[in-house]
Amino acid sequence: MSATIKDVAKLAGVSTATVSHFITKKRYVSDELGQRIDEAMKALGYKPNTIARSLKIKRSYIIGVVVPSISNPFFAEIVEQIQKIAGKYAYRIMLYNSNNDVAAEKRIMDSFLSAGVDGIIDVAPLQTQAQLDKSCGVPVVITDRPPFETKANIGFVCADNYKGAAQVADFLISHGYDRFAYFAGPVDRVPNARERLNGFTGRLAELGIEKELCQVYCGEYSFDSGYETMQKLLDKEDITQGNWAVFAPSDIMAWGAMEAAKTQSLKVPRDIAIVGFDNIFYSNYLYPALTTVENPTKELGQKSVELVIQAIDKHELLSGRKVILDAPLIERNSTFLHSQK
Amino acid sequence: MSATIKDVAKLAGVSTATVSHFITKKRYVSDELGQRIDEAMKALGYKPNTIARSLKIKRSYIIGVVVPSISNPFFAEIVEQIQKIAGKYAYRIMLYNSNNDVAAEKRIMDSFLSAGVDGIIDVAPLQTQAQLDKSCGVPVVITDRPPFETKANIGFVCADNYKGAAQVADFLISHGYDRFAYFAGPVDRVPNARERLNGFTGRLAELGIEKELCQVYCGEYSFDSGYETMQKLLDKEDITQGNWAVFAPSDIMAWGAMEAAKTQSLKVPRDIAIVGFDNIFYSNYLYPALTTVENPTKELGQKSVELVIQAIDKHELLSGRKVILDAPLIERNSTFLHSQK
DNA sequence: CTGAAAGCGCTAACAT
DNA sequence: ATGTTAGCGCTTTCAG
Repeated sequence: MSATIKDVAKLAGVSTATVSHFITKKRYVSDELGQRIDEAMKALGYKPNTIARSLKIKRSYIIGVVVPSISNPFFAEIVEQIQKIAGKYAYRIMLYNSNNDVAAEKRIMDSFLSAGVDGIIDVAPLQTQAQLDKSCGVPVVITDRPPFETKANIGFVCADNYKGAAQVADFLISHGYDRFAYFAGPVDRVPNARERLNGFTGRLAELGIEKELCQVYCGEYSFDSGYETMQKLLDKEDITQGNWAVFAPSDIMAWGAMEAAKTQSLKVPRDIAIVGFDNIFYSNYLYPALTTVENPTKELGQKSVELVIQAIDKHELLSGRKVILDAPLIERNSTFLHSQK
Repeated sequence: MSATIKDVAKLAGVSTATVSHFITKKRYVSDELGQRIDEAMKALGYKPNTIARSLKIKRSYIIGVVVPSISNPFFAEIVEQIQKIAGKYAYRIMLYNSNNDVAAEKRIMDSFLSAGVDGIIDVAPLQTQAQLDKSCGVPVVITDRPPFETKANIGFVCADNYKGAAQVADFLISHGYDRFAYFAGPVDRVPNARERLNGFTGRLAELGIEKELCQVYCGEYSFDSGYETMQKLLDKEDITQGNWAVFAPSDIMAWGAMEAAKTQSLKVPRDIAIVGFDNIFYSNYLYPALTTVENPTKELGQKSVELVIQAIDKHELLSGRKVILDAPLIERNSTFLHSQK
């Protein structure tokens, strides 16, 4: 059994109040007593019991973080940043994978509340707006999902997915592409996926491209889904007719698509162009390097923690605060100017 | 302020003991009272306060997990598995990145102890044996690092790094390679790095290969380090003389090495072969697909949690328990038979 | 400047 | 079968 504040107090010959105040620096303690307390703590190897402290002050200094899948580098990058910044503010994080399971996501939220977290960061949540909207007592920040109006204590941090996707349409058109496939994410469940879909097809329409020229396939934001969807496309379409470009709005999915194309001896971008979304670290080192849209993980993570912590520390309500970040296009080698063909 | 067990008891017209027992199912509660308690809980939106519970029972059901870097897919895969299995046993995890900083790693351990975790999984720790060896009150499992003898409550889960690396020597020799570069990890700080180095160079020696034929470079287990080290090698050596193979004992590092080779218009494996270590998911999709050694993340994660939880739940001492996993070679396209040249 | 003591929300003897 | 209550380790008001 490890030493408690009582043991320290006794050994130092002072009251527990004094020890507590000495540790938290909340009131002056004379040098002499401080000295004795210090020695006593060292002698006993005393470690303050955060649980007892939390119970008393009703603050755990823990932020709950849910992500769909930590093994997806996009989320891993966000989590890494959250952890880093949270540490600077002396907060810890409790991490959960929802595995893209809505029920799991809800259980996790409850578990967080029970665990007494001071705030929650929900990355790319699958829950419906109504589910998210009911306030849960602690501030929550929703990351990487388009904001909605709410009176609840919820903030949003997100890149501009609509614009991000729309600019891809501009880019592809101006580079001479005239046949398109859009590998939609889970449009039914993930609002971001809709946003991107609308951005891309909407802009295409504005540019006067007929609907039939852009095939839309629904899948998941995963390597495997990208792989399979590309196979479907190639089964169905004769890629040699026209200048084809595939927009797979997740780098990991685009990577899968690229691999599928390779197995059919297709060259990217010679035979077919591929564009991703997220700009994860590795996209720059694929073969060919992936043209993509930056989804700024560092800022996403940083803003998210800052928002929750601000809400926690200053008792500010987040109610609908939004941070919308830029999502610029990153041009690399998986697309090129067709006029150079 | 959310409802407490007292509120529930009052509303249901029972004692707090009954509510507590009803929740934990530790003693029989009549159907009628159970019914009323259930209703009261729902009406109040009651969520048990885990912190208070932990304080009382001296168990948090939290496992602390430290990894060098969560954005490294190898560690992400391990963490994902740890989280998954821990969940099955109703344990939560508290995650920390040490960023390859020994001081941070030690702070984190202390922080875990203060936070009252029931056990710790330390993945690829940088601390010295002596630092790790002093028991800290809770069971700790050290993952992905060779075991050492200890009386402390420490268990080990690790792949056979020596053999894993040694078989690469066998493989390369039998495939006709005759010039080698070994991109060592941080040999000074990471025991695994030493293990692999010894495995590779040791076997080479056993096979009668002269020392001068294998260059050893020290670096880090990172993409950038692989990249830079390859540049150094190419600056120094004329790769066209002999059949060169590079062993970068971390896939991420091997990937970096591969990219550096490409920038010099070198073809892998035609001009130079590359072998990695870890077999992360993405290695199969590099160009060319990476020949590597399997470092079984799933098993590593799973065994680690199972070991800690066993120690926690059954009060068994781990003292030196070891789980050593196989590290088989995965042959892909970044190496080939030179006789076919 | 320091100490005594109440109480955070829960569990588990002990009592009935 | 259920209730009463002490106490987990800490913070903080109130008193001195």
